[in-house]
Amino acid sequence: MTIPSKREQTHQRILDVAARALRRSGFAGVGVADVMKGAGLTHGGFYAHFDSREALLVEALEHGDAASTANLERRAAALREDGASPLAALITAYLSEEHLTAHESGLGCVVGALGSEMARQEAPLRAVARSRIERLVGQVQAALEQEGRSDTAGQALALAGAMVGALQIARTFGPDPQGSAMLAASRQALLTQYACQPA
Amino acid sequence: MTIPSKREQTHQRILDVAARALRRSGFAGVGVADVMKGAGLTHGGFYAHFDSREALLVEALEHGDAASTANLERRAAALREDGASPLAALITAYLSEEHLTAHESGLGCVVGALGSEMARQEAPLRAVARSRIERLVGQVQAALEQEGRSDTAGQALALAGAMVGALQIARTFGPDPQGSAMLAASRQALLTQYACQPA
DNA sequence: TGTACATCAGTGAACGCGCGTTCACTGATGTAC
DNA sequence: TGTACATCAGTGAACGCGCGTTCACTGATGTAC
Repeated sequence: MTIPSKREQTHQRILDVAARALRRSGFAGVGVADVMKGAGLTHGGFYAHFDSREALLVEALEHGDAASTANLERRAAALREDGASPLAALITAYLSEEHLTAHESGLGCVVGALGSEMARQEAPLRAVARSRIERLVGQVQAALEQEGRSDTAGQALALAGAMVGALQIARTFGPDPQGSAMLAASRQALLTQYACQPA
Repeated sequence: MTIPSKREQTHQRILDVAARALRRSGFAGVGVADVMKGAGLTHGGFYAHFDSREALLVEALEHGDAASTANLERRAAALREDGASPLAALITAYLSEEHLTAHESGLGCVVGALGSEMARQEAPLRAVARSRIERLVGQVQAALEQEGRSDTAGQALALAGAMVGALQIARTFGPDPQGSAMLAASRQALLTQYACQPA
């Protein structure tokens, strides 16, 4: 692990800010000047780090996905330690109260935060979006297989979609009390449906 | 049914254009000048019809939802005539090839098209968004009840979310061939899960 | 160790452009007498 | 029926503003001798 140069540290700081803005405010909500200001810099230096705003979005999407995946896995691991099955832990972690409000702080799953906007992006950005979706579906599929299921590909896709849709719907209703209740209802329904014991 | 005045006809024409732009390009993709041009008018006259761009978005969201709901119901009715159960018809219609590509022409479900953007809107727009989600969930719940199910509220919410998420994911992969295959896989998984015979 | 110079990361003013919004005006439609 | 006037829907130029992008410059860091 080499020591990152000052330039690399700055680059990462810009990405952190952009990845959060992206998940909080969507693609249109990421402004070059705002992001640079958030990283403690002036906007002029931006193009020493990225070819264009579009290039920033590509990197920020990958960066944000890595960060939120780590978050989700951390929560799921904690639930497994409390005795939840891998699948129940994943569903419970994804449809948790914390994840419901995570979009306000710019944390949380990129697919949940940007799902309906992804189809509208230019080719390079959509390519990254596709890989991020595949990663999420893969995570769900792994959990299904650990449950000893067969024919998991279609199920994983459907369940990943269900989690994403449920999160978006609950977020539209805000945290209290309607959104929370809807999130809990969706979570319960999915847990029952996929025959896991609730965590 | 009274004859609409010229002004009312123009108003509806603007709404038609705006509702399609909204579903094709998202909230940020609806521009006052573009919409007016699409309706065969110049942008100056816009404020004789709407107080602001925001007010247009509110009306366009309702207008688009009414239009796409009618479309969906038409497709579902056709499937029911071919022998599908109400629930199978709804799932099959929502996750149809036509709906997959409907966002390009600006037709299709507003929740699928705007799901991840809804939580970011201002209060008046979110209020409409919530009512549009409730309508979709209600439609799913009605189909579940016609299937003779009990405890349908949570199931309806989860299934509505699953349909929305599946559509968004498939759209990110485009129509051919990946998106189509993913849509079919999700559809099959949901039909199996909810114990309907495929239509 | 000290000096001279090159490299580098970041600054801040300026640009062109498109957006939402305003407003004085026009031409057509409808009404009063 | 015809004329005078008010109302109405839409026009098009102009505005202020924020955006992405460019660029000449600055101050700090590192290297050569």
